[in-house]
Amino acid sequence: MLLKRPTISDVARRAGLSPAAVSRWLNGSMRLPEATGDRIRSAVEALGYRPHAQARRLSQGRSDTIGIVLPDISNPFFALIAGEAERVATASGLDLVIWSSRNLIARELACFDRLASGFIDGLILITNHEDDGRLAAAINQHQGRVVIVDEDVRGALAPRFFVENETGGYQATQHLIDRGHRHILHIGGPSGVMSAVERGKGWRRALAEAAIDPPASWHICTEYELGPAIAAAAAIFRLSPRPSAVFAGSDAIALGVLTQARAQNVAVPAGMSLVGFDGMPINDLLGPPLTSIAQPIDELGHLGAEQLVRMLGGAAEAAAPIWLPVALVERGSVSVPFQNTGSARQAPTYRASRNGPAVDQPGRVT
Amino acid sequence: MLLKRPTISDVARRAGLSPAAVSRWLNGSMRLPEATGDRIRSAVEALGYRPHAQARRLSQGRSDTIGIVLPDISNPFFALIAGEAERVATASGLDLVIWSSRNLIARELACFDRLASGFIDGLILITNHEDDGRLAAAINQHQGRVVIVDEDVRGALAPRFFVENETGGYQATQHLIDRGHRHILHIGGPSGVMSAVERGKGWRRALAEAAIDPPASWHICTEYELGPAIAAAAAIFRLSPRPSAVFAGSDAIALGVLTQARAQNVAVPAGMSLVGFDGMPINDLLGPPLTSIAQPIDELGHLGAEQLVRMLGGAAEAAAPIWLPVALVERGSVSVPFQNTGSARQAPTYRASRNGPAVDQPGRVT
DNA sequence: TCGATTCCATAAAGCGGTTTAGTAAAACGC
DNA sequence: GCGTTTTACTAAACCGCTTTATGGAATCGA
Repeated sequence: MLLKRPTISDVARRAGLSPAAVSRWLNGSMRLPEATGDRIRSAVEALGYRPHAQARRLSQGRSDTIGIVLPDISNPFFALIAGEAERVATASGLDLVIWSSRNLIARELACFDRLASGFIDGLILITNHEDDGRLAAAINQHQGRVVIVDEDVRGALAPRFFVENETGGYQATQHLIDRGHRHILHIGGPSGVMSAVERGKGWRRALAEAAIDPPASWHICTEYELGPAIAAAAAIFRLSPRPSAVFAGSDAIALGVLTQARAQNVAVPAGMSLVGFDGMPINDLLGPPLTSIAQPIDELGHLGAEQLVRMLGGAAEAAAPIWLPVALVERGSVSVPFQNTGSARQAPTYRASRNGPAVDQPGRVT
Repeated sequence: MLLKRPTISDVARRAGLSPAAVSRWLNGSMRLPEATGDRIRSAVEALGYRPHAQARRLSQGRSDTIGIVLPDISNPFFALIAGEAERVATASGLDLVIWSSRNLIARELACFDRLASGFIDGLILITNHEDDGRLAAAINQHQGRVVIVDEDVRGALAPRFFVENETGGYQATQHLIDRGHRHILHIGGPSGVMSAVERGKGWRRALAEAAIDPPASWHICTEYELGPAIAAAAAIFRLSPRPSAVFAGSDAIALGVLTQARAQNVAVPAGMSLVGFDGMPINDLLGPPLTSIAQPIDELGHLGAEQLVRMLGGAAEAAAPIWLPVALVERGSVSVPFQNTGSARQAPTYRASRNGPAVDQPGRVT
């Protein structure tokens, strides 16, 4: 095993040529007579020669590889983005490598090292926490090779792709208000991160328009991930009176609320309405199916990767951030308030959504 | 931008030394007087020098990086494995890079190229389709640097980590039989892959013990992924009589069945019982919560990565495959057969599982 | 004080390709 | 048949770092 792999010199020797000739012919930068080409071809074949990617990269000065860092690859939201980014990369002849940062800034910075060290040519950054300035500095040191997706890094100069967080927060809350809710709690992402702030603003704006002034206890900050969300959601059920509706800042947080609701014997939506944010495909199959603000998740990965590829090709950076639209997808986790009906509504049966088969039409987009 | 990055020679020049000295000192293979070391340190600092990863790899012949290929990173099952593998790699001072193969053998083989070309030192392989021999050949060409996880590759000589698929299939089916089911359909993975075959064997064995001889129409083969599963599951609802229970070969397939059940107005479990395979965390929050055979998903990633790290450290390969245990986790998708009760059972309310708060005790393991 | 160590370092040869500059020979033009 | 172009290739430098072999200076031991 680990027999020495053949080098281009071995091929050249066997074909009775110089390594340079072989290299140039293989890369299409030199034409050779049919017969000579055949000699190279059969030497390559016979030896099982494959060019050594590292060596080629070293001499060419690029790696034809881009990277993506994201908080947690086992979170389907990020995994979907990564999957789409990889599709784009492959289509452009690039490799994509994926790293999980676990939201640790050190692990994010390590990815910039890989950029600096030529391991990758460009980086798609998805961060999920407040920056202390180190991230922004790293990004700005690598202008033209970094794209930011989903979450902002203050002070960073790079193309950015976000969704309309504020609008989404507004829509979610408005939807609940429309159904008669007044006591609408918001449990969102970390207090310092842009998306959480914006979604919170939307929530607040909708409430304000309905002349509702939420006390501090109506706004809970947690992480976007399930684990912390479960813990944080417990607070909701200690409130008295309990809110009739909850707007969760992510679907993962909504799952945390759902988990606690079950633990506390509170039916959703009969005893409490719930709206999430993300529009994960699985929402349709939850119990109850989760009404949520749908983001164009694929699009985030697609546009981010595409932009990076363009930049590596020499294109100028886009100046302003791109804001992608969101849409409320109604499923089964919202009803009129418990108090207003005077009795618990019947639990859903899950025989079929009221919108017909979920196969073709999962949820209703409004 | 893209200012020429400083090389080790730049550092050496600035520190008044030779590149060799700087290299050796930085790598700890040479001691130098305090003062000289300081000169290097400050030169590195001043220039912002980072060693060029490609170059180092080329000259060292190793990359301190391992890779994992898996069918689809946006499938949470694989993402969980990858997440755990990365944890192990990091703890061992290695980098992990993740690739999605989309189940394309060409993309899997590309990863062996990266192995051959020194981009990575070792590879964790998760494949999901039948091999035509190319994969096995590639693996055997790289003995000592490949670990196989979750799914076998026939003829491959490498450490392998599987779960007890046959036992799981048996347990799932036995559970349904215990509840009074006789007409138990199995919709599993591709006909050629080991895990699907084994799970099917377990299903067949349990049926045989109950003196049930399933006709061909009771066994449907599809992919492990949601998309194909939804399409394949449609066939279940065209059967007459319709099976009273379904054992799905993966949770993703179970979701496909669930999706079709809703589309067809069939309540689960009232009108049809359902058992999955994987034990995904989300099962608890589905409607209905999905009873499933739980695999030690993390463990697969953990053991696989650990074994690879050991091998790269020079340890001998393990000879025999390791089979990890599985366990039935009861949730809410199984009831007695519709026909036997004479009436549809009441749909679950999701106020709380009958096993107490899901927060601490999700599902019941038997 | 002289040889042997020890300390501090360097030159140079890789690693496996790519690329630039150049050349010998054949073909061409006239 | 002589200059010019084209064809078919090669030598050698280079990408940035590591590593082996080596060597001069300082220190040590006797």
